[in-house]
Order: sequence, then C-alpha cells, then structure tokens
Amino acid sequence: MNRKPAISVVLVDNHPLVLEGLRAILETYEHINVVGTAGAVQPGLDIAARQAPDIVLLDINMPQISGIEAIEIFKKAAPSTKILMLSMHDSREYISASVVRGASGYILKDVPNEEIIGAIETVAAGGTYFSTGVSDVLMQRKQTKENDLPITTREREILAHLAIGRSNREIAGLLDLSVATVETHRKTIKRKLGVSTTADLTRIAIEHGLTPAV
Amino acid sequence: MNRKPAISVVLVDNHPLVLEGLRAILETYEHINVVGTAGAVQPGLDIAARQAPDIVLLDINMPQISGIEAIEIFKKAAPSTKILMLSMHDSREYISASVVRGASGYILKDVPNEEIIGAIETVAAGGTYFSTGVSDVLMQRKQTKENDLPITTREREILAHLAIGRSNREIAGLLDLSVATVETHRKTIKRKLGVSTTADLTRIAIEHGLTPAV
DNA sequence: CGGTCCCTACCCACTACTGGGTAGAGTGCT
DNA sequence: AGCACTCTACCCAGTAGTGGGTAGGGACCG
Repeated sequence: MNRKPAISVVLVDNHPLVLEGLRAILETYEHINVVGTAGAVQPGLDIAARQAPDIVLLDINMPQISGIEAIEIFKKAAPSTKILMLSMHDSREYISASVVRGASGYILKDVPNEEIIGAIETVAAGGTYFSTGVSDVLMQRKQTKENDLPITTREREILAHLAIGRSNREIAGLLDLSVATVETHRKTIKRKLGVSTTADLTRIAIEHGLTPAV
Repeated sequence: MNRKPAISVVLVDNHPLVLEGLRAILETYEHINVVGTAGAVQPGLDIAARQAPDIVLLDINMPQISGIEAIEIFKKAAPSTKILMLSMHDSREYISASVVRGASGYILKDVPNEEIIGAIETVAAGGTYFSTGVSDVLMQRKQTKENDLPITTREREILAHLAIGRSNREIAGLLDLSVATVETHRKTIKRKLGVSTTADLTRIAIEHGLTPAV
C-alpha cells in the first residue's frame, strides 16, 4: 500500500471545516502528505511557490479571488503542480471554465473519501480525474459550445440587453449608438438565429448564459 | 474551561468531508461531545431518537430529504433537541424557512471554528444563534415579504409571461384572452408597480422569483 | 487590390405596444 | 342593496418595434 513515493498536497479552501475534513481524511493515507493548508488564494500561492507540491486541491467557491480565477495564477506560481478542483456543484460553467484554464480534475465534495484519494493518485500520475457525471456535463457543454451562437461580439452584447427587456432606444443610449443601428443588429440576430419573437431571443440568451445570472 | 456539563451533539451532513471536519473541530473541545454522525436524514433521526442529544447540527443541502424539511421531523423525533442549521449560503429562503420550522440557529460553513463553538454553546443554553449577516437577511426578508408584489393572481401570471419577452398577442393566445385584456393587465401592473419599461418588469419578476429559474 | 465580414446608419410601410380613458359581469363583504 | 375589487374588453392617439431594403467605412486575408 506504500510502494509509491508520497504525494505532496496543498489544500486551499475558505471553509475551515472542509480543510480540517480533508486533512483528516488524507492523513489516514500514508502515501499522501498534506504539506500545507490555506484559507484563501494568496496564502495558498505562497505555500505552493515554496513547496512546489504535486497537487493543489482548490476550492472553487472562494471570496475575492475565486478558485476558477486562481487556477491560472497557481499554474504560473508553480508550473509543475497539478490543480484538482473541489466543488459543491456540478455546474457546467464551473467545470468547463476549470478545464479551459488548465485544471487536471474536478471532484464534487459529496463523493466518498476513496474517490477523492483516487482522484489525487490519478492526477499525481499525470492523468485527469472527473467525478461521475462531470464527464457527461463536459460532453454536453462541448456540444452546446460547438454550435454556440453564430453571432458577432457586438450582436451578442445587444442580445444580452434585448433579453432582459431593454428597448432599442435604451440600448442605443447605453451603447452610444443610433436607434437605427440597434434595430439593424436586432434584425441580424433574429435572422441568424432563425427566430422572430423577443421571447425566443430571451430563451436563447438564457440558455447560453448571456443574461447576467440574477 | 470545563465547568459546564458536556453538550451532546449529533452531526448530520451528506458530505463526509464536512462531517470529518466538524468532528475534528468539536472534539478539540472537552465540553462538547459528538455522540453520533450521519450522512443522511434517516440515520440521523435514528441516532437522535435514541440519544436525545442536546443539539443536532443539520446540513441544509441534502439529497432526498433536505435539511429544511428535516427540521420538523427531528423536532418530532426528539422534542428536547435543539436544531442548529449549517449552510454554505446566506440565502433568504433557506434562512427564513429554517426559522419558521423551528431551528434555533443558522450558521454559515465558512465562519471561524470559534463561532461554531459559540453557536453550539448559545443554542445549548436555550438561546438562538445566527451568523453575522444572517439577522440582516431575516429583517430584509420580512420587509420584502410584507410589501410583496401588490398585484393580483392574474396579473402575476401575465407578468411572468411579459418578463420573458412574450408579446401581448402571444400571451393572449396562451391564456385565451383578448389582446386588449392583456394590454389592460399590463397597464395595471405597470401602474401598481410604478414602472414604465419592460426591462423594469423583467427585473421585478426575477427579483420575486416569477421567472421559471432557468 | 479585391473580396468578405463587421459595425454603423438610414428609408419606408406595416404592425405592435403604450397610456389615457371607459365599462360590464362576477365575487365577496357589510 | 351598496361597495370594493377583479377580470374581462374596447376606443383612440401617439410611440416603438418589425422586416424589407441599401450603404459607407474599416479590418482582415489572400
């Protein structure tokens, strides 16, 4: 059970409970070595830069700097360290955002202890690990992304405003455009998306996460 | 430090990490006695019914039976036991729902260990404990609820449709009404709510949970 | 340099929505 | 019965959005 060299792990989570729990769980395994814990991104970075651990277990929901944003910062501070995300949610956005930024894995906090250990071992060995269900989410996400909205940046911006009920005039005012221009964009968007009503636009905007997630 | 009789506590949380973390934290205090842990409501109930602990620490987010629903069940199974809710979120709905059902306290999982201990002591002594910020939320909630939307059922229904961008005609079709009637409702809603644009209606509908939470 | 795309902006006729009314039928309360 | 309220529905004049065009300037690419 202890043939491999020990895996060094740093824990970053703003919940003391989770930190304690993780430490307690991981310390029962001889081949896993918790070399530091941090309650926020910055102290975590300091530890990671000094220790260059094999793995950073990074909570996704943290105040100030979120775990997602922190991925790239950790990658710079300790390039050889693998990032394993910890989350309460199997949210599409979080998962794909993590993968895009270079995380090696994404595990949900409610999985059995053994799965967490398995994930750490897999990622330390250079692999990737995603909790059951997470892979499906990624596949779904990829599909959605591939035939993502075939509209331009400006149009996407206009769509976001339209979707929350703003009038052409309001949008024109906000973006410092002529009302006529907004109308043109609106027409183009509808033509490109093959819809004719505002309700359809709203629906599409919500589906694609354009509305500011109230 | 150990003059008081020990406080018996049962932990119920579907996250093994949180259970371990809580146990680790609480066991460092001599006057707190973790007499059982459970990963779901049902086993927690069995323990609580047998042990009649002073306090049940109950996670709010659990599959099948949520912590909120569990409050009343625990109250029945062990009437003398105080319920202290644990949550990741300072959500208005959760907090007020917990209070209404008889929880003695509500603490957020990201508070310092000392605050958790303090909460347990306070609740064991017959008091109530709410994490900083939670009280404010309760006050807010009361206000919001009291002057909730002053519109009729029918108007609320129309508003939900309007807020997702449906046209008067579409709504008339869906509800089997004359377009004129929908327009009248629309006017009444705007007058009652004191707004003039569709964007305002959308905003209000979202704030009050009328939009079907996509 | 020519082609393509994006962003901007306008014209025109048509349709939808707005905001001001009024009003009848039904319900519930006193 | 009288009153308040809700839901329904219409009229009218004004404003906003729609759907069909066209078009110039700028960026990018071969």
